[in-house]
Amino acid sequence: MPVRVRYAPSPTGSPHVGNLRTAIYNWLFARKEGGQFIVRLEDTDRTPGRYVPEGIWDIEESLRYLGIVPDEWWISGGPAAPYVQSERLPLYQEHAEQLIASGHAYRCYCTKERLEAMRQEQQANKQLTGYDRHCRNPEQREAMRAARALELGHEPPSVVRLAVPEEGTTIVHDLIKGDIVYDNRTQDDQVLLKSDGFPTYFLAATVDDHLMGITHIIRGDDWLSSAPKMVLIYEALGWTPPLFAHPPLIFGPDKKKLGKRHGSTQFVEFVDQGYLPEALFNFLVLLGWSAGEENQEIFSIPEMIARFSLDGISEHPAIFDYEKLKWMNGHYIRTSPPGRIVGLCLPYLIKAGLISDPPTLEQLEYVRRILPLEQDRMKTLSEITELAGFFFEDLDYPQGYDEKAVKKWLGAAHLRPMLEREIAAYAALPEWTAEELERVAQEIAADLGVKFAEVVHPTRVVTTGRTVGPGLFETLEVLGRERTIARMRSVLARELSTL
RNA sequence: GGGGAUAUCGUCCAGAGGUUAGGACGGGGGAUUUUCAGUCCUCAAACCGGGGUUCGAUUCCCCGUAUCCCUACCA
Repeated sequence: MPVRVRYAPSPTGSPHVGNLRTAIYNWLFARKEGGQFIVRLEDTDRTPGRYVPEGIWDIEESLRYLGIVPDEWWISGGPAAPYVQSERLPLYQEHAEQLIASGHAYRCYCTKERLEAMRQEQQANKQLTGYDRHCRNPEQREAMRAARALELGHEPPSVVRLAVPEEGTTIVHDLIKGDIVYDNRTQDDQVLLKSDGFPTYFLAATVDDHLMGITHIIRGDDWLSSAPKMVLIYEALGWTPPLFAHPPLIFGPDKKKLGKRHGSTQFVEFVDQGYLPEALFNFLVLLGWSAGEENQEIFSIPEMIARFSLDGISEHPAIFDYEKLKWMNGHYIRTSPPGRIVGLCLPYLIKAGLISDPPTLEQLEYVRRILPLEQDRMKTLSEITELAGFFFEDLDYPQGYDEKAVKKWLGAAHLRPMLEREIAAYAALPEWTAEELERVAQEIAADLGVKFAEVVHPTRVVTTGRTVGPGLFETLEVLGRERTIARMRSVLARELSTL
């Protein structure tokens, strides 16, 4: 039987990195096994605020960014269409009826108030919380229905609940955690169909997974507890349950489920910050999975597909390590062709107002020349504005100069003669190349009787406004004669007036 | 309260019934040098506790502890 797996996000917001990791695991498994990867939208929660249409777009964008193309989903359609649960309502209702008919489910007329009161009392008495199965008894149910009908003057709303067997056990076969045995007495009579006619997760996912021919359910560990309920529904419907795999959750640095308070958790935020798809993909896969004995960490997608297996997934939660992600992103930036990084950096430069939108050919050429100098230094694409800003900004001493840098290097006694010589020599330099610039600087250092570093450092501050950056002479070569000399003059002019 | 899962460096992962317990990120030191980054070399850093099983357990079993997840007409 061919493997069919699914990623089933809910549009309750923008997808979380943990969800995308699950999607990646599903996709890798499908590719590895030569099966199909299906994406299904679980939009059965109509509670105000929990249905976020823009979330759907983010789901599509995130998958696209990672290079994951589903074999079947609402965009492509497919043999099991529709792939959106709100368009499959009759299917769930039909199966709910079937479960009622076979005695595996029953209607419940209990009010929210009664349920709430019941829960309060259970908690107060430190009893086990859960539905007391009032309506499971036909007489009690009919009495409840009649009373409610009288009160409302019409047929009362009801939900459909699963009639969990009163004894026995349910086994969940999990490929990561092994077989897990649940005592049916610990299982609640879960609501399957809500009073608004929409199914709950348990019913919808079960019906869809079966109808869509899903063979392996790979989803976050927070779903583990619901697995026995799904197995019970499968059995009640006379179906064979699929295999499960529950990768552990991703935690924040405080070892709590990764959430808002931990900073960026939504996938699109990482995209905005300038993380490359391959870095995100590689990092997320490694967060909870390893290829075993080989100590490789950087994998291409084909390599990951070739090595992937569910039993390589670890059994305990992983803390999201932002530092390691940054390192990995830096690695992928460094090993990318410069031209690619140029293209990816443009939006950030435009947004920062450093170049026009659209950029001129001249600006493009300038960026193309700057990039090789900064590529090794970038951890995220968004850092380009910080790193290379001085190439674009108008530096006019002391405007745009880092105060500490000025204090550290522009107080030297030889500053003025040095600048005068540099301006003279550079203005007359026939070839504006890093080699020539350096040669001249060496000569000036010798001439002034100072160490080469005592020329380099002040010159860097004068021309870039800062103490750190790429090699000085490469920087000046790209910066150009005009900007270089203008910046030197601005310092010289100001320095003269202050002295 | 109930149910479930998990437990190796600070973090992410390896590992084997007997190992100097390995790699990566991060951290320390060094080299390169013109700062930063990068690169290279190098150092420090861990088997939750208690019982078993065994000649020998960090590894297998049990208990404890801790942590997390679930315990909705949310997914």
